[in-house]
Amino acid sequence: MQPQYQPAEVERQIQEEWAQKNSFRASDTSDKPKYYCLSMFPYPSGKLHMGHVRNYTIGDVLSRYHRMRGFNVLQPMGWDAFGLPAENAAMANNVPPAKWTYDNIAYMKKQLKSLGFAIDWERELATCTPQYYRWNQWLFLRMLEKGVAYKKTGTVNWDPVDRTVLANEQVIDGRGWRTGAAVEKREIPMYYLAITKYSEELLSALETLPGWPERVKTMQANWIGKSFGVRLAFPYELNGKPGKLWVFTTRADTIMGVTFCAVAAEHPLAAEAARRDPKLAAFVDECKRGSVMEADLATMEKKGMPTGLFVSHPLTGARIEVWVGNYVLMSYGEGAVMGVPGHDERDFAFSKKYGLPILQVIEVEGKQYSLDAWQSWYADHGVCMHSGKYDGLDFRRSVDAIAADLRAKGLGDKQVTWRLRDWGVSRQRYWGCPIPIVHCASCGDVPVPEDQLPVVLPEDCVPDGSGNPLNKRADFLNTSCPKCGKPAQRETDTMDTFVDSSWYFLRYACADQNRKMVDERVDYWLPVDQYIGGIEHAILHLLYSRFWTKIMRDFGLVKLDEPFTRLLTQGMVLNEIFSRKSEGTRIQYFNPADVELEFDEQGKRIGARLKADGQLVESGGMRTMSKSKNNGVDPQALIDQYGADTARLFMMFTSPPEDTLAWNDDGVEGAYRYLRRLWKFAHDQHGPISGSAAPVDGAQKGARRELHVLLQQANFDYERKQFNTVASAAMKILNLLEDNAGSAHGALAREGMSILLRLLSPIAPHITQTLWREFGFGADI
RNA sequence: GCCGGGAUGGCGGAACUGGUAGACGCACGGGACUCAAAAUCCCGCGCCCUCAAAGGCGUGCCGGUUCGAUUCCGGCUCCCGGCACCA
Repeated sequence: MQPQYQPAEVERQIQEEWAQKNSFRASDTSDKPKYYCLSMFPYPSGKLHMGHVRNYTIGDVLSRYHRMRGFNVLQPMGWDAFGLPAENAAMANNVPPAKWTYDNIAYMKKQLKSLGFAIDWERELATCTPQYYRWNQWLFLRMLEKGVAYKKTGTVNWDPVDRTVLANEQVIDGRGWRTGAAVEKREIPMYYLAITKYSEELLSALETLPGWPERVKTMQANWIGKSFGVRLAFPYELNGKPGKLWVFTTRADTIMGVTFCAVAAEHPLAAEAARRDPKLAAFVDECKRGSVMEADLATMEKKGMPTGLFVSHPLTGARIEVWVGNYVLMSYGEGAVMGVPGHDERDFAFSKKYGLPILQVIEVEGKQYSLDAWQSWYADHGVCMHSGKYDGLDFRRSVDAIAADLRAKGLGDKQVTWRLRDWGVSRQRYWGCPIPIVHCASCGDVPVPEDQLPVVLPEDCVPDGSGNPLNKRADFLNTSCPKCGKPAQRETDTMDTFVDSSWYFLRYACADQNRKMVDERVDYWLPVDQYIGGIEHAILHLLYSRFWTKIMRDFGLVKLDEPFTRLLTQGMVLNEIFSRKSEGTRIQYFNPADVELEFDEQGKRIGARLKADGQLVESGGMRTMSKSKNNGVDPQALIDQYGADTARLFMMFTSPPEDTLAWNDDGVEGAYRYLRRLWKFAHDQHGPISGSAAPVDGAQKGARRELHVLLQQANFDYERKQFNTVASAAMKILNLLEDNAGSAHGALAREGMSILLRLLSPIAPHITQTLWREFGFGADI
């Protein structure tokens, strides 16, 4: 045994052995209970960043912990390999996205291996390979057959200069990121998956997931957004023809307070009014500018304009003016709302701005209403007033009574609505899974027959920012109609990358299966026993995966209702963003490693400069480490200098798994010093320890008791996944052993080391495994 | 704006069910060893007043419940995640 701890040598040796023995291959049949431990697969962005190290170390700690406790563990790894960054890299470097992606995968795989994760690499998959994405296409066609997938128009961000669809990320302050042109909304045909058919089950099944964090379940429930209300109509007559303006409200009790209605710019009534009034037409056009992002829509200034059209109040028959409001969304609900300024904060502000009447129709005991300023209690449930026959009724009774009256008139009824919208999966982008449809002049949209799958994506295109390059690829585009055989064109839209990640966890169970999407091995391995990934996926990815699983269940492909039994949501690893924007160019982001900070005499930050040119850069605050903001920290330097065990130990010690972590490597030295001390202690004790177990004397009894208290605490912390305190316990144990090393007895040291090494093994596997053998403790940990 | 979460020394964090706040580690200061440095080891380390002791203050801010609050309740501030085309 070397007297000095040499992590590179220790880790190389043991990793070679793991590879040679195929130590982490998971058997599809075993007497042991199975444990499927899954970390969210990475996007191959180039290099690992600290978020990956954190995520995969947590997963590996849980995998190894369960392996030690006798489980048949599966820990797979793959690549979420389609997506926008590959196209951006392609534009920047003139390299096809495929090459960039495969190169990144090769490099990052090497990095993952150097961290010593107990991964079964035989099940590796990449979503950009036809072997994988053909099953996206196959299932999409099944969904079309069953009406789960369908086509309708949807709204996208349109860059009028580049004449291309922009992702939300590519819209900055309402402008295209490359052209700086004001973005417009556009309606284009897209394919949708009917996730709303599963709203009720997606919501109620959350109760069957006790292993999920409450906050994630709350977020999902709010996202699905079941609400009980009333759908009602304001009748009108236009050009001599009767019509009904439908709205939905959760506050039917305030119906007597309606003083206006507002419709979206895309609403038929708005279009009709715009035909008559050029000023209104201009306003409708203005509403169509800007991005489609909900955050933008919710924070922009609320503007409106009267249409000059009137509808009748469904209960009183009063004349109600119809406005166009830029805050009303066509894609949400009916594309129209009733305006109750007395009891809705947004309507109150809108009415103040445009001088519309405000009526109080709800009273709350002990509260004095005033038109001067909005008070939060105005929106509380109370008792109806100024509401004729409904006066004095509370929320529940008034809604019941009003719904009954509306029903009697055929102008409305109670209705349950959902916030959840169907999932638009079409993307006007190259680097994704082709949607398997052929457009034929005579037959329309024709699904590609199963025996012609997969529709293979050409891998040699280089996008140039002017839209999807597939549209210029004659060899891809031109085909014949599967129905009539006449010349036809392929669909060039690709699928949302969330499709790829909605079922990869099933594929790991049978990654070598080339005849079917999944086989019976899924029944053995699924559900995932422990899923680990960033909290940023709390809603979309997890909801889509749950939905996809239920689809596959209903198609008879799998037997499970829910894919993930337990979920650990890792806190984000944040780092500062530095950027510079010069006139007429897009924002440039600089890695914090390339930036020098400036301080004044008091040690206060006064600025930051790029090391390369000494010029100032702007700070954009702390954000999640990401490729697009160039604020990732490459863990390779850490691994090279200190070894994987130190990197892993530091990562686990520095913060509890679920906490947000603002990156700071100040504690790395401490983790490294600890492992060196551990090595030295083992080296010094080697002789006596491997000898006889001398009886423990009185002085050591206290130490021994303390040792077992620490062990018990650490085991408890393992169960509640507080690996930072597990690491602390391991450190305390070494302190204890060193404090008692003076006495001649090896028994305490031997017992303590055996406990310590087993405790630390999932976190720092290389050094612990090596020392375990040195001590001759028997079979490997 | 809406939904979810967070805030404890100079720093990361600990305190499990309302009961000694600051475990463990980093940084820092002092010392030992050394020609010197690195490494290692020992001591100190929330703030204020102190030579010291004693004392006072202290878990983002304001208020409440309680014998007792980092922990429970109400109201804020700031930060982080998500908002459906970043993944």
